[in-house]
Amino acid sequence: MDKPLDKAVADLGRDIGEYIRQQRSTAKISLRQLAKLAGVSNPYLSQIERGLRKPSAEILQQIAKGLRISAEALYVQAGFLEQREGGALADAIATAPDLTERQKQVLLDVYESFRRENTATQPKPEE
Amino acid sequence: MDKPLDKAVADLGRDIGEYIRQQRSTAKISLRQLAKLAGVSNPYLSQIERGLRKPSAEILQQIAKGLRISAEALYVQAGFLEQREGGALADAIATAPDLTERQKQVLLDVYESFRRENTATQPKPEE
DNA sequence: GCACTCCGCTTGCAGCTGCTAGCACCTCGC
DNA sequence: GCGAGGTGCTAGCAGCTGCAAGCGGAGTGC
Repeated sequence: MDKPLDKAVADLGRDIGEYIRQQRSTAKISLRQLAKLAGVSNPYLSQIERGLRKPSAEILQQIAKGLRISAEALYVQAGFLEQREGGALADAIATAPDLTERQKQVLLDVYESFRRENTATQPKPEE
Repeated sequence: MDKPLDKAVADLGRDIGEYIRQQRSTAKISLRQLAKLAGVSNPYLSQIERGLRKPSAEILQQIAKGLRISAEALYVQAGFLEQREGGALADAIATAPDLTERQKQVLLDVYESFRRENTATQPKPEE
């Protein structure tokens, strides 16, 4: 079942908007508060959250700052960056050139426990 | 000697434009050829290279595809992405799909403290 | 009741992005 | 000479981005 391109694009907009709304809800701040923290207008933030507008990378950067999350996370949702595959982080830790073996093991253990925590608490990880 | 903000912004535009022109020169293709490969108009690409316009992340993605380089490299030049200190591992953490934002931050902090520790124990880490 | 503060949203619009049509210039082959 | 193909750029403009002004609604205190 092929979606028309327009619909797919609108859905993409909703994806980043939904994600921002989610993160804002998690942070327990109002739309106006986030808009202020991020330095964007609150009507525009509202439109972004509802998928009516498609913000630039700069606006996403500002919103990420307001949410205290990485801009990368928002770029991924917006389709500007590709999401790494699940196994990639474990591999990256294992091959990190600037860590000792002990440190690598610690990071891997922390990562595994986080993933276990996410699988146990809710089947759909918060992302 | 403080530059006016307008000048600084114009320089930023020139940075990404210069970089694109450089990469195109390295690839030995004309402006029109790159524009065609990238799927953007050649006048617009010309304007971008000369720092007259500031392309969106999507256009940068297309140009990267045409140049056969990573979009990330262009985002960094454009100021959308920071070149993270940790490189690949930090990137992998930031974009990991199975972690919450809070968990990502924890891992990044742990990783950062490990790197600091390694820098302190040996002045020239193998990197 | 009123005024105030907060909430999220609508509307109109200035300025920007990215495009098309077309220009001037160059080289090559006839 | 000409035409064809290539080069990079100018100019005008449709549509989009992000904003300011303002709306209706909710809650609080007088």
